[in-house]
Amino acid sequence: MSNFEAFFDYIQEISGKLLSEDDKQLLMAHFKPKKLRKRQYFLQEGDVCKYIGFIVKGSARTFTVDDKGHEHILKLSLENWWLADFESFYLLTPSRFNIEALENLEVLQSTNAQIEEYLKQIPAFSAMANVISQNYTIANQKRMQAAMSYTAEERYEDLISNYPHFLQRFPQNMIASYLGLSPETLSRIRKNSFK
Amino acid sequence: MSNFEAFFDYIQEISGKLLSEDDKQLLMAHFKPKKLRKRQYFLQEGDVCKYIGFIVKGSARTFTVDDKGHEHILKLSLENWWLADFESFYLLTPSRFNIEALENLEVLQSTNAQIEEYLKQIPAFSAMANVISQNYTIANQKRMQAAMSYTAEERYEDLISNYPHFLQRFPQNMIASYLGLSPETLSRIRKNSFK
DNA sequence: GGCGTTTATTGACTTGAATCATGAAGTACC
DNA sequence: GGTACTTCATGATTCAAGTCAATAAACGCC
Repeated sequence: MSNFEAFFDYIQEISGKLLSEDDKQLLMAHFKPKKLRKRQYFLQEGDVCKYIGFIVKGSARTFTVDDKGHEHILKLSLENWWLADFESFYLLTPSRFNIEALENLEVLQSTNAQIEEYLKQIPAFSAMANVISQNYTIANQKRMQAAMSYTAEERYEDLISNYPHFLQRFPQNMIASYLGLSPETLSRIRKNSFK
Repeated sequence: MSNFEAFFDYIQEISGKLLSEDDKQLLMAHFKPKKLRKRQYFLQEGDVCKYIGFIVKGSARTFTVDDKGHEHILKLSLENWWLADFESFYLLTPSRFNIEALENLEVLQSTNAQIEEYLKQIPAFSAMANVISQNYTIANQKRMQAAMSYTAEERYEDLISNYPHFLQRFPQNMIASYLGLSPETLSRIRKNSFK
């Protein structure tokens, strides 16, 4: 299963630990490959996020729809990222988010109960979880700060320097929504920064 | 040490596990009580956040200062909350944040290296860390969504229903900054919501 | 290759919130 | 108990970004 090779590499790299053959067998036993076509939903608002997915290939967006029907993208995700509404996944409550494939998407998915097992039984997996949790906390802190202290233009520059590949992979209107801007405003910002 | 009782209770409650006498001794050995007077800094921008603090009594704010000299409050903290710039604390890099006591403050503080030890040696402590990490992830997700999708007024209502005690404990201009608003705007929002 | 859909640009106008300015309450402190 | 500092309220004005509208470019697809 070539799908799993990238996944194993990822776990070993992030955790700094090696997976045994048994570990790998265990992971393959309960992480199920799942394919979604572009525009299909990994999660729909109101549903419980039963699965967490590891993206092997493709991209996705996590967004909400507000009262006025406007969409707000909270997260853009690419290969080697995890896909879930963590609130719903941890607490098994209905989600307020939608997760939609922006390109044809291949994930390896598993349930919360199964993840708990992995955390207990696979040291590399548990170490990985700790590192990811740290990284998330840091990234969230940064993003919140950017949202509060930066102007629209600064947030865009920030994105360019931190995630330059986003510009290749995601259409501009998605980037705009992710930055909390209207597509028109982002278009104007880009125009001005060429001068 | 009466300081530690509240701390032990907190750990046991959050983790759902009991602390042994040995555990408690170990915690008391390396969590140091520290007092700060109102206006004193727990952390200053540019310094490495060497300590994480558990608030026993008092309150604090975590904020940045932007190019124009404006302050932006990212976090308001009360009793039984943890105090740190996690990015700086985990990575030992200089912090972009300031943490200042808003009232006289009593914390129990410890270093990153020591926390690692606790995580290994005290099951309740490690369980607590996992729960907190989940809670943080969920809270961050919510806050980010609120920042992106809600109007100023909705964010204020949200704050009232989620953290009503904030209004008693923090002056209005701090609340405004935490919500990403000017004090004037918050004052006007409050005026309108009385009608 | 051409038609339809999606995405991006540009302009005119509107609006929500910031800024600037002033005065009124509170609160602290000697 | 009065002076100084801080906090809060209110009005007038400015500004950044959103909205609405129309066109242009890019992409998918039969």
